[in-house]
Amino acid sequence: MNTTLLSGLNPPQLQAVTLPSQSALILAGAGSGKTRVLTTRIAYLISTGAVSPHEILAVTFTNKAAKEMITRLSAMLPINTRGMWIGTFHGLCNRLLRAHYREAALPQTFQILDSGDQLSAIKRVMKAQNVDDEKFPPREMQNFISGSKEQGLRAHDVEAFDPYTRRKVEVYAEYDAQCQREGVVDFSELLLRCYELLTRNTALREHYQERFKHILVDEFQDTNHLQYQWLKLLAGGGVTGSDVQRHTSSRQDRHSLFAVGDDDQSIYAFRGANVGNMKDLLRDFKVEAVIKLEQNYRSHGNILDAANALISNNRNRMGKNLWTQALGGEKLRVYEAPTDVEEAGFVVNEIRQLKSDGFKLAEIALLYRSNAQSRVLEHALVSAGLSYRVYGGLRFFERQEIKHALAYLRLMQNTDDDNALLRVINFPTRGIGARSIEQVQESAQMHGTTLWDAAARAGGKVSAFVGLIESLRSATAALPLPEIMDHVLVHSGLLEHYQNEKGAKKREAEERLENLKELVTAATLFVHENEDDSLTSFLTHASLEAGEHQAGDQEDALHLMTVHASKGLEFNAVFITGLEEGLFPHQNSQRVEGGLDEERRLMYVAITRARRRLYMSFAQRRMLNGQVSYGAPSAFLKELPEALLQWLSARAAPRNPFASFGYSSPVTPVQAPQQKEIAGAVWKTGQSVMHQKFGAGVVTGVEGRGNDGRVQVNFKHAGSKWLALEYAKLTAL
DNA sequence: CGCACGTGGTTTTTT
DNA sequence: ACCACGTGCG
Repeated sequence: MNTTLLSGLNPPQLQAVTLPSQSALILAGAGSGKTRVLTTRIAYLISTGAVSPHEILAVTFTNKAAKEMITRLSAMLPINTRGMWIGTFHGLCNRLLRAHYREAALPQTFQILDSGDQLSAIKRVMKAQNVDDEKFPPREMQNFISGSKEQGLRAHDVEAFDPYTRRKVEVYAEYDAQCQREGVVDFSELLLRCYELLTRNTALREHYQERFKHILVDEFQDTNHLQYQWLKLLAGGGVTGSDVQRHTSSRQDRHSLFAVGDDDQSIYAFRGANVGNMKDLLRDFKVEAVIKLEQNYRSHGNILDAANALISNNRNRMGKNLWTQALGGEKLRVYEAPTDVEEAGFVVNEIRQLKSDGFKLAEIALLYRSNAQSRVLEHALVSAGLSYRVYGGLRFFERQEIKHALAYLRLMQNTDDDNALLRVINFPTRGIGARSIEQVQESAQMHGTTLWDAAARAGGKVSAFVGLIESLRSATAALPLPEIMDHVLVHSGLLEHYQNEKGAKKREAEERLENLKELVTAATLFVHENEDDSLTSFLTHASLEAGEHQAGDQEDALHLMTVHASKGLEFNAVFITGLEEGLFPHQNSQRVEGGLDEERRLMYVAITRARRRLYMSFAQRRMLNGQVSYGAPSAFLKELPEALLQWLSARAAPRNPFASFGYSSPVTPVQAPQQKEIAGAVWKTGQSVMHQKFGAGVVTGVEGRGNDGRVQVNFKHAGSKWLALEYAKLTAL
């Protein structure tokens, strides 16, 4: 075998890579070479002849990670990675369902609903069922349905003891029926349908169990319940199943689940990720090999020490301590700004300095807790003439104009797709209004047909639309994908619609036209890169890979993104901004069990992105939701060892750990607090107060006086807050 | 039918 | 402050 494959691995990495066929859990800390271990493991298995490439199943969380793995693998081994099963849970399930669509009771060209499509589908069901969307917000319904599916529960499996839940279950059931009629599946359906297929169909299950001798999973801490069940099923159901005994000869090979993850970087519990899967894995698979990768190759010592100190405040960790051979390096720079705007100004100045120190802009990241925070930063960067890219946000295939174009294609291919029909029946506007559409829907309901059939029965403009779709279909039947795309854009009237846009919407329309052009380019690219260049395949690609807009990738630009989006990335210099109570940790995390711990892990992820230099900043007040809000410095700052920090702002670090640092000590009131005074009161610490929204609390800090001042109140239920006296309605108790 | 204005709600996000 | 959605008017 290729001996250079293993060179340069440290002992635990080597142990993980060369582990004999058995299940294992690799606890891989931030920057410990996780991806490298995973890919090298695959390369090792193949090059030793233990397995052939097609016997490997590798699961990642994002398409990007899957692509990265494939790229690295092709560089390591002279093999064709095309036939390999490397992908996301959803991508792999899709592949399996396409191969066995009949057994899965799906049409051959079934399409995939993204979250937006799913929401509109749910709204339609609710409307048809006369469900009050005040009592049952569609978004909540969506979470209920997706959540149930991710628990492996169909509508009839959900326990409903109250009328409220029963109603939701009814909608769930009808939603699934509607999807089935329309030949579409949502994201969680891909997984559940695949899981059920394998559970039900013994021959199929055994075929794949036999085939996938090695299953490898990345970011295992982010798996949800259903994903873990799916893995268990394919791995042979753990070691408890009786079928295991029947295959004693291949036993060694059958139960090799190689999971890599880091419980400290679990930041997606809010969307169903279950860290508990890590401990379950140890039990279910009788894992003997827990290998910890604790040597960090990324960050300087101080940065790592800070991260370790912070995360040590979390309970229920699997236990792991990152270390590095790198020296301490610089201290972590902390800055307190009066306002969010000045915080952004500080960031700009520092970036200028970094730039003249030889840092590339692309090596610098600006991180924040929530997307809304990027605005102020962007504004400052534009003024300073610094180029940047915002990551995340609206993705290419989720743009309105792209979804419209794709809806035409979907409808051409599957006329049962009511979602697609409703999206474009009157876009561009062709005189089919709400009333006409309602009539079509009623007709469909009455005759028990799809909207398409009902539309075909109708007359006038509606049936003209049916004719349009049919002519699009027949005209493009023999064309290659990019030409189909082009034809549809022209003859659907989409291009014309945007070309005719004038006035205020002109700019926006021009951008949309650009995107539509890019859609044709994307189709061309897709045809070149994929063996299966069918329309179905492209539409699937569009749903499953919403796709980053790739333009301007080579330009030297700053990276702006949420902390969530930064997971897995690294930068020479990192700014963590908006470190204020209520923002980071976020207010809403208080309401959730374990919420603060997840916020802390998020902070841990943020800190460990930095290689050499880390800035952390906060503002005394900032515009939030159109209002000025005051936040105390983040509690996380206090959890970092003082010795590792260098305060850049005028104000020094607190001497007293109990003081709310960064602020002056309470001002002595000039007059005694009065009963029942609303605004303009002078408060002193220790005073019990009542707030309309937050309830009862005690004043713990005062700054300024009269209407210009603000007070810190520790509320019994709502936690500690700074309140501007100008706005806050406080009453003395 | 289509547009203009008003209202409410705002953590994080991949597939 | 901003955006998405819904209602009411021309």
